[in-house]
Amino acid sequence: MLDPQLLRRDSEKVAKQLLRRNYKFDVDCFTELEADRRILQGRQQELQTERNQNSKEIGRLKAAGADASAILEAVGHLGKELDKVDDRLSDVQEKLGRVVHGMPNIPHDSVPDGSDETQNLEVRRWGSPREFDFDPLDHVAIGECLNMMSFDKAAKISGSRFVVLSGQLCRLQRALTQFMLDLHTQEHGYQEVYVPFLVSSNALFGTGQLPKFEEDQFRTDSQPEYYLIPTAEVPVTNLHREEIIDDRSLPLRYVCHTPCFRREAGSYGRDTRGMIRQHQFEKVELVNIVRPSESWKALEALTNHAEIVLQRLELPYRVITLCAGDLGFSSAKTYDIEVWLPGQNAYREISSCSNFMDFQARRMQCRWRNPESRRAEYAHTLNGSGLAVGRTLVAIMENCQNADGSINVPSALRPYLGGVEAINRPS
RNA sequence: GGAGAGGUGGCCGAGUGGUUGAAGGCGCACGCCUGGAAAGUGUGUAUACGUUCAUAGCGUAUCGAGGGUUCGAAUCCCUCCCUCUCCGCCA
Repeated sequence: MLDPQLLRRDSEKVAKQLLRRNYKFDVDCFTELEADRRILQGRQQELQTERNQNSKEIGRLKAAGADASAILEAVGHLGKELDKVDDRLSDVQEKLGRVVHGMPNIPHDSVPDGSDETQNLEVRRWGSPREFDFDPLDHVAIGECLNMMSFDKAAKISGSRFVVLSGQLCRLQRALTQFMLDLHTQEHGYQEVYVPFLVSSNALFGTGQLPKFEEDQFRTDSQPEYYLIPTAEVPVTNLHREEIIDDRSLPLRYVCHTPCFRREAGSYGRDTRGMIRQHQFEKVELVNIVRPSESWKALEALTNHAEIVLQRLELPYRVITLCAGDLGFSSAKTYDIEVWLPGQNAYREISSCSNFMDFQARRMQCRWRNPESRRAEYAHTLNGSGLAVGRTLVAIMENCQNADGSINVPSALRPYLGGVEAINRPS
């Protein structure tokens, strides 16, 4: 959510900035609603003042044992008029809420122009794609040859966009998770947390998935209703909703492993083959809550923490800055990390690191006590995948494959697999 | 699932219809005291919106959420949510 003050004072400037991400902010409609709100609220307050004064007078008279019937009668008509004004005001406020809650974050000045993913900007590359002396397979072929990956079995149980893994491939995925958690907790100073996978709509509103992206979520029909988390970002960032955080405990840095559930509505034709785009996948997520003055530095550090996972696994990748048009709803700036996938002959997203500034914090009322101003101010929130475990598994399978269909285990991972150096088809 | 208790400011905790935005305490900030610190002591200490040059003053709203009764609700009534205790069940 954007600062309402900013929206009122600088609406034209905001509209211009939002246009960069293809969002049309209807300034006229907004200013009109704001004008209505102001008038109605003024009228409401007048009436309330009148009522309060009269009520106090009645109290005084009754306490003194005097007759208050005259004032009682005089104040009687106020109620109905107040009701009318209340109704009109809440109607206007609801409309304003819909506008404001549906507005995306403003792209940071350092975010390049561009309307879609083709105009994202490459920042740096690490490693170089391996030269194969055979035709590399994609992870689906490798997994099926190993007899450890089945989309047919998953389809029988659940339908499309699910996978069943077995044997050493499961262990590899588990090892990856463990490796990432250990790296971030032991070397990068993150605190591990375990959180609910079912959350309330409030939590999703806080991080910005609701109300706009309802159709991307899985929702239970229980009472109360829950949503399956699309990312650990939701429960972890909301850990501090409606709090005023002590300055001394900042910055907060959490790492959390969860499954993630996504409807993938609107991506029917995309990545239908393989594990790239599933309804359920594992992810290790990094979340920062920081002082506003530190969030840009924190974004660079967070991105670097995610990159180190790939470096340790010796997987080539590149980092790109999303252009304004490709930015997520809540984000002011996002770096995507893309890993090289020989099976697709392309770099594919494996992590997305964003600075949301105070956008999420305002939605969830997450503040910190600024010792300088002594006031409660909105904190800045950030998050990034560190990494998407399923896609990392895919990357290892495709990058570390051998001509005989086996997979070499990256040395950083071997301690987590009991020293196993390669995964072979069981005889 | 059954029975009971409760949700009040950064925290704890008073308050059952009328100057209560809310006593008291803790914490925090600033001052005094001190060689320095602790203790002591004084003052201050929510958020949003409106008005405004103003983070000054004033007004309005907010005591889990929503609705109702009333001239007036933290206080009474209804619905929902949440927390705790006991019993049952269960990994």
